[in-house]
Amino acid sequence: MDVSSVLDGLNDVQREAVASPTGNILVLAGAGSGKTRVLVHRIAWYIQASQVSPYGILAVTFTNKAEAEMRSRIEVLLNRPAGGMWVGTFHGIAHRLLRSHWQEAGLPENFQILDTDDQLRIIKRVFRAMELNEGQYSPREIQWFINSQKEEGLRPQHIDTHGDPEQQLLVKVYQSYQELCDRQGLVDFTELLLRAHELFRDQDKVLGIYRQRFRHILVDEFQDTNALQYAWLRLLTGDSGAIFAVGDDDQSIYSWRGAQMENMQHFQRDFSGSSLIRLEQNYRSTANILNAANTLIANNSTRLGKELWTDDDTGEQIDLYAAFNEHDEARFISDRIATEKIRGDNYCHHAILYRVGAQSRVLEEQLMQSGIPYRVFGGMRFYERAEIKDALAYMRLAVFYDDDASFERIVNTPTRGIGQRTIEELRLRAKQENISLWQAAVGILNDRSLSERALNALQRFLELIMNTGRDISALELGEAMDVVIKNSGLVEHYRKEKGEKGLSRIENLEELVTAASEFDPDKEEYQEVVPLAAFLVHAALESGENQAETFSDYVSLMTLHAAKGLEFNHVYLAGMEEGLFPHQRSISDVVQLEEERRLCYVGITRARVKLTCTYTQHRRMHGTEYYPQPSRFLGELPKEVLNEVRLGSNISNHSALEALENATNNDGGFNLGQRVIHSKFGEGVILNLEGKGSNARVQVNFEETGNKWLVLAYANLQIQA
DNA sequence: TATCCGACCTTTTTT
DNA sequence: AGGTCGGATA
Repeated sequence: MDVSSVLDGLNDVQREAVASPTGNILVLAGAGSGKTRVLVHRIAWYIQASQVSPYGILAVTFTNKAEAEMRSRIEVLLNRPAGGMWVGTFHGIAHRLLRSHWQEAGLPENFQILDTDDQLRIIKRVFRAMELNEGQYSPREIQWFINSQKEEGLRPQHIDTHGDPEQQLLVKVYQSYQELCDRQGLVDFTELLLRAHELFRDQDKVLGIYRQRFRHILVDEFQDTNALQYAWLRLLTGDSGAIFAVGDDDQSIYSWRGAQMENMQHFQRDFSGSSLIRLEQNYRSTANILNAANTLIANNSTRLGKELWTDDDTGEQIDLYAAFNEHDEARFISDRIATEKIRGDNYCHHAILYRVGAQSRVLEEQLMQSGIPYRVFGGMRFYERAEIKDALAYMRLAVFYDDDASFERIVNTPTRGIGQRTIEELRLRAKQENISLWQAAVGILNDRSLSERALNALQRFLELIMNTGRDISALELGEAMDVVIKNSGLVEHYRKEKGEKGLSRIENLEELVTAASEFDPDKEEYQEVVPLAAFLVHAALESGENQAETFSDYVSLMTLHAAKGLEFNHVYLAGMEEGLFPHQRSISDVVQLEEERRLCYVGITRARVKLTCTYTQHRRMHGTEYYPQPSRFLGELPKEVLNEVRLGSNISNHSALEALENATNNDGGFNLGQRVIHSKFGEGVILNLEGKGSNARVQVNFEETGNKWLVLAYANLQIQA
């Protein structure tokens, strides 16, 4: 077979990675170095040069988007569908395993997937039912606790509370939550991974099957793996398999959700005979941009080490603009985009990136005013929207009366006179008799054990659901969805909602009907018998990001996190300010600060030809005034690549470059994030530093009295130990 | 039972 | 500033 085409167009290092003998290989792939390319070519190499059957290949990604891209690129390269090969997200593959081996995994055959929102609802319910009022944890914190324990592979009985009552409380809620999920066959996202891991760990036979089958495992974005995913891969690979992992420790920005970039280091220790290959040639950015990125990231201490280089030109300098305030910042960026558009560079080549979602509003307002089309990425996803979840809950309940989660969700949406009292009654009865809420409702209707009014309302609800179930029993998915929505009364309900919001909800419901009719349940990863069940899994596992791809020309707005993996000719990094980026909450911790720096590295390396950084001298946020210092990350960029832009219209004589100088030599021994004590205001945290010498001022967030600006020379602040 | 008002909080996001 | 949540009120 002709294998040369698989290696065509690759550079030497890429070729080395693609054509390495089968074994454990870690590819340290810098931004824009062709990582997906290498991954895809490696698969083609296996199949075409090494005669590996696609059946023996497993390729794992994190997102549905990455999965789709990998699959389509493989098909283009091989010029045929990748039949028999498994390509999927960690969660998708875990789900597939659990569907096949539900018995060995200790699950009911028809287990349901809980999304984050469903999970939180259940935790709230469990938490309240336990009547543990003393706890100072919010349901959200408990959710976080449960998920992080699961990510560490820990069940309630494994957790050592050290006798700490707070910990014991958390473990107790975890336990009750898990018992409820087990009873009702509910599996949250992390549980998918945990069960899949336990399946491999405890069921030798099952593990044997997959070890035998998947001798060639490929993993994308390896730096984002958490402990569970790593352990699962380790089990699957064993000594017989070979793993080809691609990642970039410098782009690890998800530690806060369990990702462990140390897994990159552990790889070399845990996977025998592993080799490390560095992809450092960048095909995306100008030398100036790479220079900036390299210099910045060199400030981090925990790195495997890597330096990007390019054959490309030096390119333009990096522009730096010190805006007067956030409106000025938005105006500056939007003017720049308008100018570039006139020069012929379309809107779609521009992206405005920011640290927090709240920054988008001002930018949007300005773009709108300037008549520049834009699209904000991120935020609420299609299948996460309340109206969509409501409609799906109607659908689910109409088919599975005993689905308590759906029952609770829609029993009084739209409001139909079934209030807290009645629902409490149902829960009580369901619990006492160990039956579903639906059955409890039937029981109560028989006993007439509630007010006539409540009974009537309940009766009508049950009839509504039963009628809907009957109406749709013979229909196709799309038609069924349509009928469900019509019967539910959701459209009228949302029509009443004032303004734009209700309207878009109704549009979304229409879109859901379309999605249902276009849904193809025959894709091989859906092994369900019923198309409806397959559709519900689809709704739970795929957030629905890739719907409605418009082909118009627009500017992209998104957070730095959301920008990972993308590239644009022009990138604007807005809000390069201490306290915002690096974020306040990361400023006092070296480890977190290094992650912020990696985030900045990600941002810089998104730019192909031009990078523009902006910050403001004055920003209104959360209803308070801030006078931030320019981000330390700006100060870490090489001076020779920076070009300060000063506009005539900007009355202030503030110089960004001078401000950077000043920011780096803050005297007085005070730092951002430091805890201080004031004789009158008490304890607080430093939010902002400004000025030098006798003019030096600090903004302190006092626990008692809130934010205050103080002149250092008079404040007599003590640094708290 | 439904609705309204005020207290509270506020990073990043995928599955 | 803007959204969410829970308690008080109609």
